[in-house]
Amino acid sequence: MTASSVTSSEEKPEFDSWVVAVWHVVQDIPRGCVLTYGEVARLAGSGGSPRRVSQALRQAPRDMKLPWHRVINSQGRISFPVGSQGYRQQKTRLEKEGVVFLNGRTNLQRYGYSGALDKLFWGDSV
DNA sequence: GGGCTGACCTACT
DNA sequence: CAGTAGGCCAGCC
Repeated sequence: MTASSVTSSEEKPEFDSWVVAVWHVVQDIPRGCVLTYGEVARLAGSGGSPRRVSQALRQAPRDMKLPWHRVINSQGRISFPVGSQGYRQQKTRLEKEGVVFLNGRTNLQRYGYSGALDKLFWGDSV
């Protein structure tokens, strides 16, 4: 092991814990809902950036079956190149969960967390 | 040490 | 709505 990993054995609890927090947040996303990278980064805690969320999702093992497809960018669009494997899979999985795509775009106001709350208050008419 | 890249974000033009 | 600019953090050369 390197000296840097022991420099402060009990000072900073933030090693990869932030990445783990990201996984937890993503795992807690209800079915049929989506979350943006920025929101995930915020829910995971400070010290993280949306950019790290993407890397965390990429490094996440498949054993945990992380619902990475419920994470999209702030534009409500899939962050994969259109037509790519990831794009198709994410779109298919989301549609399977009830998320509707309009012109390759989702309604964050509806499928986001706040949107979910609105759904509980207003029903499907929104 | 510097420089570039990446499943990004916000704000402004 | 599209394009640009600045910021963000980790990994690789």
